[in-house]
Amino acid sequence: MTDSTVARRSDRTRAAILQAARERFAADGYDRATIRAIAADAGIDPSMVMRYYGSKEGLFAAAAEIDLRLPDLTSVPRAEIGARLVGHFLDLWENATGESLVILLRAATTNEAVRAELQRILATQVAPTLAAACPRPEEVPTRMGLVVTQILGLATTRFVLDLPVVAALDRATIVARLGATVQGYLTEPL
Amino acid sequence: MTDSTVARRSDRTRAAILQAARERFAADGYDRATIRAIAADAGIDPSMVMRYYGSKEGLFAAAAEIDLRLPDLTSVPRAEIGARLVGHFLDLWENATGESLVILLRAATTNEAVRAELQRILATQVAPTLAAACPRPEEVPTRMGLVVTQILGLATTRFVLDLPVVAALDRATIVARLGATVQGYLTEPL
DNA sequence: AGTGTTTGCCAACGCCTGTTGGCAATGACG
DNA sequence: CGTCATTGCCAACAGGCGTTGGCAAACACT
Repeated sequence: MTDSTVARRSDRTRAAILQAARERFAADGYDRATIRAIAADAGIDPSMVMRYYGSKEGLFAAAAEIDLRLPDLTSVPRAEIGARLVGHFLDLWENATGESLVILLRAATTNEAVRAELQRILATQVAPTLAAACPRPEEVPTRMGLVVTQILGLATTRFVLDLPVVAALDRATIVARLGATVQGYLTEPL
Repeated sequence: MTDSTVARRSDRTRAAILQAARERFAADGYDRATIRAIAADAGIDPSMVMRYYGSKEGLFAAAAEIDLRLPDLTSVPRAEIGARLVGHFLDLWENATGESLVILLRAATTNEAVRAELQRILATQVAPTLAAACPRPEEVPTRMGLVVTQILGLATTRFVLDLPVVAALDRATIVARLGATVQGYLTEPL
């Protein structure tokens, strides 16, 4: 038996499947992305997908793993928190992480389990970060709710729905205006 | 032959199908909502759906028809435009129209044609309304893009994704804070 | 009463889906 | 060189899907 820490011969196939899955899930959503199509993209047999990822759900879970890498807001000047956050999220979407986010958002609209996963990410990664920027702990849920409507609103309209009016906005405008909005949601008295 | 303007015997069936379709499409999205399930809900045979609506696409088109009934913003005090708009959209979701909107948004994330329909609605119903509130015509696209991120952000997070942090926000808070945001996107100098 | 249309159900088609089991080829290891 | 796990493909399964055509009952109209 080959040691599990050592590179296995099947690693390239595993990676090819995962990459193809990411692209298909991001482009087509969970339901329309078929294992057969993913396997074809990866240049292998559909049965390999099952062997390496167990099921379609298992493959999806692997493809939708996300680390938002949110910055520590306590070290950011208080007046720049909003713009900083918006800029960070815009950056995320130009990386591989962005694809995972699109996958997650697209699937979350029709899949209960994915919605739960999205909530988990919000609770474990976003909530602590925002809490650091809110003086009053009891206001955190409200402020976070407001921020979420704006940040995820940008995400869905620009990267998931790809609406022309939103896609046409340039980065500077977004960072300035949405940054000010998020800033207000986080710091203005309620 | 019965006159087409007179009530036909099949009207009740047609309506039952349409209502079941709305609920299923809203709850499950386009792909997961099956004609068989819709027919079962309506208490009739799947083949009737085909006879009366031609195809699944035809049924969806009938179920997703929308009139946003946006108010004429020229008759609204300039300082209240934002809150008025947000309030109006919140109202929409408590009516039958809201179900159609959820249907549309849910399906738009995975279906190209539905996305086009959503753009059509934005262009024909939202754009003219917002244009009336913008002094400078050349700024309309930018301002509309900004507004769309916030309004549709509220819609998706609260009514489609049903995120607890957003669902917990009370109406007054939403109208006040998001209203101010939309107000700024529409009227503040760019 | 008789004729033609409308309404509805049933059974089936062809297709695509996720998933499974077996079998050949390749590699690792003694 | 012989043994055994690994990697991959092929063929097939069972189930669900949108969709179709035909046939019986209900109705409308003369």
